[in-house]
Amino acid sequence: MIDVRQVRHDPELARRALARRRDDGAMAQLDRVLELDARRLEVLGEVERLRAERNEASREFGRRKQAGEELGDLQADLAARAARLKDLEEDLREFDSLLEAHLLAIPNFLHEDAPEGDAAANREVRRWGTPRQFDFAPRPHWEIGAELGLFDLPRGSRLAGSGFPLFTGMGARLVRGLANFMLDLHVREHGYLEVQPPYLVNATTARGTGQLPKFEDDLYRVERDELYLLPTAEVPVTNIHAGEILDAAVLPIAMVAYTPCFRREAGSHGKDTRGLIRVHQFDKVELVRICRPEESEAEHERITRHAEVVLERLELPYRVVTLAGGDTGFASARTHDLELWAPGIDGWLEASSASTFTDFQARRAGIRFRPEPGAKPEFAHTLNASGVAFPRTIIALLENGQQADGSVRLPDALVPYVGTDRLVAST
RNA sequence: GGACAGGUGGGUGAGUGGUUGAAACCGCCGGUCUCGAAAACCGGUAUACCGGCAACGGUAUCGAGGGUUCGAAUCCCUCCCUGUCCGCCA
Repeated sequence: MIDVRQVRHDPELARRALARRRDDGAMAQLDRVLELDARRLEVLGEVERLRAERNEASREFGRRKQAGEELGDLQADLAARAARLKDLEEDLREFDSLLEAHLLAIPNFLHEDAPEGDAAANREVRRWGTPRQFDFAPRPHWEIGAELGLFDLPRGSRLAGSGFPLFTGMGARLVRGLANFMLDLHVREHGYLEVQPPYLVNATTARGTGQLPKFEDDLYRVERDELYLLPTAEVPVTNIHAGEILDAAVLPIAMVAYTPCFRREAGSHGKDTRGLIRVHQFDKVELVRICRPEESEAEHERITRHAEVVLERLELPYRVVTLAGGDTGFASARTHDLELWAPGIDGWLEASSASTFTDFQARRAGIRFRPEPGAKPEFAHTLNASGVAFPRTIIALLENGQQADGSVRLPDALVPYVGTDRLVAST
């Protein structure tokens, strides 16, 4: 959530920050916020004045009654004032909820470093690894997976619908191995605390990280219990410290979680849906960091690197892309995507998004820290990065590791986790 | 799912309609004492919003949201959560 006082204080700054998102709707919301805020403040002033009067009069009432003095028409007079106050308080509540609703719908201010423009303006900042030269035509992962019995997409569809993959045999073993490999790396070498969060979250939690109220259509919802399936572990993990005032000494907090993710992918039907490219359920290891504001710039670089190391250990060529304003997610101030090279489909695939949210999520979720003992609490900054998402990593592993004989060579780092250096057809 | 008991400040925990934003203790910060520390003693110590350069003033907050009342931590309603027992169950 953006800071309404900052908007009030410098509307032009807010306008400029939002303009870079190429989001006309957000701009209109901002104007509405300014208007609502001004009117709310008027009503608030009046309500507080009336309440002060009432409190004073009620104290007098109590004093007189205790002293056995004459009350006269004081009670009737106060009752009339109370009715007037009640009306105004209702107005105030209305303004409060309207203002909040609009504020919740406004995206985060962009980092000045995010390129101007839409997705076409995304900026590649570095590349790692060299795409392999093939002496045969590399095949797409869905052919390799089906042939080696790693996954069975038709039967997965039968169980739940298209986009719900069924991994089988060594494919299932590969998923398990990837989970352990990534968790071990982040816990042992990068210093993260391993957590295993709930896979369903309530509306408050989903609002804390920015999925609600604007993106409800992207979530699977369990209506009966008013819960949502998590679209990413970012949601429960970032909210672990919601509503808390943290001791500065515990910062930065670094947590890693391995969870399934559920996404309705509303509006993206028919786009990049072959094989495992875009699915409704997938596994992911997620990194979350909570830090002091002055650290978030360095933390963003750090968390991005932590995700990159995963890809490097897996010997997968990738590039880092800083998203342009028009392509940056709602809650993010700046996002670095890690894109894997997939020779079978001849394209780059986003396997990780590393974002800094500045205080946007911290405001929504109420994540604060006390800079010094006795000092006023401040909002923390939050960051997260996939470290990394499984399906596209599996795509890259299969397509980059495929051999002329149809088998797939696995990177050394994975051998102890999967128990083999080569995936072959199980006859 | 049923029954009962509860949810108060960083922690423990008083408080059942009128200077209670809230006793007391612990913790924390500052001071006295000490070569230094501990102990003891003294003082301070919630959060948010509004107004103000500030000092400060006002308002709200005792799980959440409504209601009753001149006035609610205290009474009523709904919801959430925790504990105990029963039921069911991996």
